[in-house]
Amino acid sequence: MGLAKTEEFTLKQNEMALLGKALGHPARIAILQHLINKKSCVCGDIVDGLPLSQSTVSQHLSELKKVGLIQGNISGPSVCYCIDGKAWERMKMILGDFLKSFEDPACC
Amino acid sequence: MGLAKTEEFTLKQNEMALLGKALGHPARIAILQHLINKKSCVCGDIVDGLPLSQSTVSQHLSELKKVGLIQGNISGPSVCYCIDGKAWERMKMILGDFLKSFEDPACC
DNA sequence: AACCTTAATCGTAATATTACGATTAAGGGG
DNA sequence: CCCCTTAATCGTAATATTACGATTAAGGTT
Repeated sequence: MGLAKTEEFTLKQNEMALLGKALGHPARIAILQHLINKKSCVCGDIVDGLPLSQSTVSQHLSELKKVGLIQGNISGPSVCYCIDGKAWERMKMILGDFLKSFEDPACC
Repeated sequence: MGLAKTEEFTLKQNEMALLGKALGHPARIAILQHLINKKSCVCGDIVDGLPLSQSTVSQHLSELKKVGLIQGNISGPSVCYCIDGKAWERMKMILGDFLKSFEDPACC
């Protein structure tokens, strides 16, 4: 049906999945990397650095905003985006713990 | 258009995005968690542990297989799935490095 | 006020994802 | 050999995602 059965899973599983989904497109990875190395965080510069149209980049930005990973501060006519440190720390913890939770025991 | 412009991004960005996408559904998170805690790794047990039909679970398993995170060993009439340790280590490194690459400087 | 820049939103189209039931294929048991 | 179990695949439907051009809205500038 194309509608994920989120209500059947735990809050944590859904949170992890939302974070994974947010990282699930190269453009969003590129945007986050750009903000991390922040040569600048003005929306226009992000658009210039990507091979996508302004509207498409805006959509990716709003997806990242939706999961809280970034926030935008209006600055005159333009908008300055930056990573939300608290949300990043939470993601780091949640995904980091998950990544660390597997120790190779070779089951079969 | 619904077709991600992957060729415009770096290999690493695409690899990260594919990993993110693989983690981008609660059912796949649940499957991986189950394999990690492996009370067992037989496909049927995974299906039993999820609120989804056999065919849907099979699709999620094949997505995880597609990115190499799991592998299936046929065992009689059933299939025993397990996490691919090497692929997991790579994911841990790639995503881990990315998660560590941000240090909160509060840009704006 | 008229205008320019900037970025969000709208409208639309193509493709992908999610889900399920039904069917198929393959192995084991009688 | 025929059946049963198991899991992959097929067929299909609903919804989501990705992308772009066009439009809108908001802030500055002249």
